[in-house]
Amino acid sequence: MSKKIHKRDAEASKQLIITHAIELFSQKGYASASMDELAERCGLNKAMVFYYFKNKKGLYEAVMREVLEEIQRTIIEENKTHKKPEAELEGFIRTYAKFACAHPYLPSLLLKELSDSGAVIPDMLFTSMRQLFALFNDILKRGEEKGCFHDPIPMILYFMILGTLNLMITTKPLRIKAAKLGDIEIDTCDQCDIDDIADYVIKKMKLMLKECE
Amino acid sequence: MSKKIHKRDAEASKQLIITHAIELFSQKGYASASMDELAERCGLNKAMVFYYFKNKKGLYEAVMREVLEEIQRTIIEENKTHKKPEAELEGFIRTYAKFACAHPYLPSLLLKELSDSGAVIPDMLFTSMRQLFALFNDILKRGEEKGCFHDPIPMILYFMILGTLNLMITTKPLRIKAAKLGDIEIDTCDQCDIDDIADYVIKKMKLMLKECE
Amino acid sequence: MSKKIHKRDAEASKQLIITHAIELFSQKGYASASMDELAERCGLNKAMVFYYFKNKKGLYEAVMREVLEEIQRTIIEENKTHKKPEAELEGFIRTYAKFACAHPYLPSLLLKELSDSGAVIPDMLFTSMRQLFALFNDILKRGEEKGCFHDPIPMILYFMILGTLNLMITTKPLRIKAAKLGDIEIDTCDQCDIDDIADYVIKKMKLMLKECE
Amino acid sequence: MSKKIHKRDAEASKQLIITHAIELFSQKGYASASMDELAERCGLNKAMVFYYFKNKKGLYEAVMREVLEEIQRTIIEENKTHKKPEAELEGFIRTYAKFACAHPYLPSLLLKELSDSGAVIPDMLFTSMRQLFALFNDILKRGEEKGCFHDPIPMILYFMILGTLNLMITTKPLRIKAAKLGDIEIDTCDQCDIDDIADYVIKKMKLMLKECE
DNA sequence: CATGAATGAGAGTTCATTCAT
DNA sequence: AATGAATGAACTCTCATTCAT
Repeated sequence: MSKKIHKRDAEASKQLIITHAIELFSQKGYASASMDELAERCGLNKAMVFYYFKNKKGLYEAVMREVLEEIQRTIIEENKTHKKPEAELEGFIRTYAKFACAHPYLPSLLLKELSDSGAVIPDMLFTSMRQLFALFNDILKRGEEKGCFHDPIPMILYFMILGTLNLMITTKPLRIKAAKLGDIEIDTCDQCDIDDIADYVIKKMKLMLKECE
Repeated sequence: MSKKIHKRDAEASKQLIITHAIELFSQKGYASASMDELAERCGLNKAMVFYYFKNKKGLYEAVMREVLEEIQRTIIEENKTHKKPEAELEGFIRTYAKFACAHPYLPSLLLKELSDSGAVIPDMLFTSMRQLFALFNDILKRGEEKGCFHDPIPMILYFMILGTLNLMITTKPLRIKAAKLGDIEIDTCDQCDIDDIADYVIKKMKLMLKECE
Repeated sequence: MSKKIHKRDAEASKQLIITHAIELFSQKGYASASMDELAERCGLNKAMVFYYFKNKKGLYEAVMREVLEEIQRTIIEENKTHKKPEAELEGFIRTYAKFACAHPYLPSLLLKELSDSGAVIPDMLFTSMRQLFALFNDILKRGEEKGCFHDPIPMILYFMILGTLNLMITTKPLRIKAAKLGDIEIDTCDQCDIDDIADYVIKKMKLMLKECE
Repeated sequence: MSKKIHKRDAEASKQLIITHAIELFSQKGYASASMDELAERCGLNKAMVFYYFKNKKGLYEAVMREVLEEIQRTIIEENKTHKKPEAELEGFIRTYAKFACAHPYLPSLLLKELSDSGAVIPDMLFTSMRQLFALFNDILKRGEEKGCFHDPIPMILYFMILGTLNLMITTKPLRIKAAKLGDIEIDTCDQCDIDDIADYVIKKMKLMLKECE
């Protein structure tokens, strides 16, 4: 009698689980995300989660892999054509900003993992972050060689960009709420959209790397 | 008879609990921190935690209040004497950096809370962060009025500083590990101490705020 | 209202759990015994089992320790006074038989563990069995030295006695059922009580050890 | 297309399953044996097991039937020719010993079932054991009538033999381990092979049945 | 103030079994 | 005959929280 029978499409089910898991993990964090709730959100049996993924950690890894690989792919893809380091740097920032805004789970997942040096998925986070950073590092190095970037410490600048963009995205609700409280003096940028923010970061980044000391 | 009776000093016990709770929450995150382990670390009975604090969330709030108030107090305290906005800004950054490095739970706790707009303690995080930000905001405003800071968006710059410093602290283990792997080309700043980082951030901050466009 | 509030007597609760656990494990075997059912039988909360015992295996070990130590103690206690090896041997058999009959979980638990060389509790079964066997071994050795026992292989004789007694106890229901089916020719000893069986084993044991080859 | 289709030979698949099931059940016991692992060991789909056997219990029954029938067949087969009860008895023991040693799952499965009067397969164990016992019973009766066996209680002697042989086989690992620990005084028969044991049991059995009281 | 016993809800995970193809 | 997807019930174990002393 009207049992919710499911699609019997492995790939679809797996993707369904990952999709909801991304959302759930980013909302609640690893520890607070419950497999029960995940299954319910997916509309399928809890055991299916374990059928497709070894265990909770395995699922989380799959989720992070998906997310991290996608942002990396996107950045590489969208910045193939740039010739000049300035344009490359600008591309990097803008692409990351756009992606993170379109997939707001990314900043949340990333900050959580980074905030304890990858407690849950040390190795993968590690590898993935390294690749993304290597990309950024290259841009700066090339710029330095060409003489257009000065005094860069790539590691710090990298976290400066990621930190700014990620925090501006994850704190958006907080900032909107603060704005509503009406303290006229304080501008929490609650109306800024991500492009404005990216523009500002890019502008400031260029200042930082200019030769003027 | 002669049961192992503890201190009978309410304030001391309460502080003992908070101290260990700060450590525990920052190590494991809110959800994974267990009250059992906390009691054990404190060397006192589990029920006492609930005697002093309504519940887990209440304890966490107390923890965060303590932490946030302390950093705020420290910053105000250490930067009373500065006259010039530049010095104030530099003081803000340097004090935060030093404090965060001395109390490495701060970055971890803060990033976690900020990464989901204060899921656990919305109101308090909110209030507290606002006060700290107001401080920063004032510095920039004053600098702008005096003509020494140009084109500041305080909200963004605020998260730029906090993001950079916090992430550089929480990712230190990750960066050391990466360095050990020996890819010569990539410098993960694994040896930088927090003062070097603060210096660099200050230097770049000044460049960002200089009039030179 | 009328919540089943419990006794708050640790020792009593612990013993209650062990008592029911002995019964449950011997009825269902380790794997099929459920902690849910155990708690229910004890009339207390499932979590209490884990409060008193680390985990299922820990409980099982406690159970086996209790059981094995008791039989050992009983045998030593009841056979202190015997002087002659024949009497000692007879005492060993009779005591074991009586005990096993009074605590019918013993044969069941023992046979199960022995049937896979102590899969669950290798070390403890091992130690405990060794001590009991050492006792038996001594009796035979002394008898041999005194010239009243001939050609003993203690290990085999040990399992001969334990095997016979244990199996006669655990198969009692089976044998009764078989008897009821009325095949007149076959006597399943369904009416024998344990003393008859012990007597018979003792008599035959003496024949085996007599010098008459 | 070209899905990995298996043999399509019902009888072969069925036998394959039984063979692996015998091994699995004897290694892990009924409750701990998982149908997942069974299917994997067989290299075929889990659903096939349920296609061929109604359910887990049904499979177990098939396994036990196979095993019990085989030992019975073997014993009848190998002892057709004996004329004298002594030779028959000797044949029974030796055949059982050899078989049990060659198929070490038998003692394990048998002891487990007997240790709770056939909790899983009451009826079948029952029937099967009765037939084997009837065989043994006949031998003794004939011997008694011919005056060469004295004072037999077949049921007890039956379990004496089965108990001794089965336990000596299942405890072999335990006894080897004990021997390695080097308590010189205690001989655990770790080196005895099954023929030595059978010889000893036969010798002692004859003593037991001799007229000499 | 302090303790240890007790609890209920829920966590992740496994498993025998069935269904659709 | 054979497969892999799907299910529901059970299982061990943990946790925040409360109660009686």
